[in-house]
Amino acid sequence: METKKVITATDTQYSGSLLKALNDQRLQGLYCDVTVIVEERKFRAHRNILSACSTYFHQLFSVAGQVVELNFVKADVFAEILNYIYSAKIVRVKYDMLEELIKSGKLLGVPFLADLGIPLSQVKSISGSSVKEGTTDGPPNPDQKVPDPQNTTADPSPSTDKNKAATEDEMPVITESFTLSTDDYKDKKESDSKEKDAGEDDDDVIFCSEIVSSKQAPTEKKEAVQCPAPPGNDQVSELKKVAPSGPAHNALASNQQTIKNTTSSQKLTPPANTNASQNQNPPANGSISSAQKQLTSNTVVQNQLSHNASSGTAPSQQKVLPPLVNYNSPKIQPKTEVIFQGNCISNPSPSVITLGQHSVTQKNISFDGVQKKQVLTFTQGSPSKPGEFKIKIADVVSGSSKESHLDSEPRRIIDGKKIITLDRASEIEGLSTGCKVYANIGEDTYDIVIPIKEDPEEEESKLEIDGFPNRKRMKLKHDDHYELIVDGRVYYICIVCKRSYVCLTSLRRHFNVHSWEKKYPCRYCERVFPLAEYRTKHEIHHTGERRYQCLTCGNSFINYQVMASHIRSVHSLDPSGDSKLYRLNPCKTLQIRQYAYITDSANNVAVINDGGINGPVINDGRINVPVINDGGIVYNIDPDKPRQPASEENASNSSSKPVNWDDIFLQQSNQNMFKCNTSDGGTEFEFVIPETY
DNA sequence: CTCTGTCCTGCCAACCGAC
DNA sequence: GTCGGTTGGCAGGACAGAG
Repeated sequence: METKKVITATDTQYSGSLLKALNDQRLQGLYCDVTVIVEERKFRAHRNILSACSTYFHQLFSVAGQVVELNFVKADVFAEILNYIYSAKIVRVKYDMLEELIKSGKLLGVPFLADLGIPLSQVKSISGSSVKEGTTDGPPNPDQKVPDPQNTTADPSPSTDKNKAATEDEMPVITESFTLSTDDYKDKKESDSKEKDAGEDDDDVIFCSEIVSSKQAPTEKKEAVQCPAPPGNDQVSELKKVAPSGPAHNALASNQQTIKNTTSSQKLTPPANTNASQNQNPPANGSISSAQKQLTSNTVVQNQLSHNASSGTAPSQQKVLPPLVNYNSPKIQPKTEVIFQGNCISNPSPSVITLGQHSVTQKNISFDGVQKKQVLTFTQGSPSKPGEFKIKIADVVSGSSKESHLDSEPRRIIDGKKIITLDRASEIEGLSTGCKVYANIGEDTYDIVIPIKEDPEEEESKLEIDGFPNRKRMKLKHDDHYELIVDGRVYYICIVCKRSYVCLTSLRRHFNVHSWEKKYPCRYCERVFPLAEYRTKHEIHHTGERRYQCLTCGNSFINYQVMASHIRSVHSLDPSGDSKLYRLNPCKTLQIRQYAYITDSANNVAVINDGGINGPVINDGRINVPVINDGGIVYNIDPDKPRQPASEENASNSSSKPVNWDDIFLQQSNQNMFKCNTSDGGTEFEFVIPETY
């Protein structure tokens, strides 16, 4: 009988070369399927590698999309961690970084890094030399075992035993959300030559912050749902008390009880500021972030929401600020605005991930006036109350990850749209900016319509050609919002600040506040406004023109508010009543668009205007279109005069007779209403008190 | 509390480009 | 000329800060 020879060969170089190849791919951006954002730096990596080396990532990627943001790790530290993960080496790490490295290693569940403390101290006693391979005099950690670097290197899989020690005290948790902007990333990207940056606009984004340690805030820890714990971690049992639905739900549950600072637009923080705010609460200093401070029980959450809703507290006002303004000035107020946890404005086609796990029924969905600046929220079932908001869409990530979460759900593709029906609100784990959510198609059933892109990359590259990445947000349909349909009514949700709008045009106009795609500079000073109307109103303060005239006493006022206040206080009348108590005169001092609105029977107003700085084109010498207002005044419009842009008209007319202060106020001081004067070929106005007055 | 300034958002007319 | 999308002015409510 012939003996078969069995050969066993071990490629001792394999693991090293494999790791090197993976690292090369990472550095080249090849096959990277995740982007980790740390302090605005973007680190491209491979999910498999990270999840194999880090219990934290292992857990996180069960729910996260293509982009995750860590705010409990410093960028340079994370760079080293990443280098270690891909090389099994820590090379030339600065001494002062070591503590952070160890701490971050604990948080991320990287055993080797977490356990660096002990061997380093031991080594130090011998040589005190290089940091490499654990040479440091960092603080010894008696809780940590001496790691076996060989094992750690050879087997990057998370060691639950070691992680237990490493993560027992502190583990990151997906809690806070921050706004990201790819545009700002871009700036950072240019300065970041070390890490490959691939412009991940389509990435999913999940925002992560550190959990409150038991030592720091025992109360918070007790009530807060803990972070996604590594397999085998002791915390799992605790987690399961709240989120028994597996690892994904651990993260979901952790978010469930997280309360955000719902500070209206201030909730939206440009990346630089976001970063700053995050860094202001590093784990090392033991401070508790705003999010952490708000880690309380659901009861508290609900109470707060209810309170805010009932008190009708409006969001903080977003001041008109020039570009580069610090949005992050903390102007924190409680508000009824709904809590969409997490933002993603970075991608042209981001989706939403719902980290909150909520049992929502359509009965709980209610909408009050959008004027209250209330946004919609999914919350756990609670009785409907006026002003209380129910729908909570928790986080925003891209559609790709979303799809993975929804694979098991029935779907149908119609006309380039994918429709997914979910049985529970808790399953709404992804929404893209183009999504339509039909919140109440049935009891506990939700339809999500997701537009399918033909070639997002091509689309994006095309949009970036012009070198104005800001523009793409406005160019792409739905990129600035998603839609929520409740009872057949469509609400447009700003993807950035989550305000809801009934009118899409209102949202578009509002969105410029975030994007600053257009800027409206004052022609009299240096101020810049995100809305044309704001600028106009501001400029009127420069000119001092008083267009609002009280019909009772003839006094003129600079704006509606002053005028209305006057009518209420002086005349004890309601200016918003059925009978018009004031008139709005055409603007003479600014090149603003004017309505040629012909009289309105309810208004007592006959403002006839051709636009432009010279105001209405009314020619009483050439009567062509007589218009009579309720006040009995007859105005005439010259239809032969071609309508032209205000600027042109202004250029021709203002040169002959520029408007000056006397022109403006001499007439008004006489408390006149308009009448026409076409002497010297120009158009001039006087105020004429209506006969009825 | 009042006044003033500012913000917000639904509404709608004017504008503008495509066809 | 029509149509659809965009722009921006207006109304009126609301809030914040000063006095």
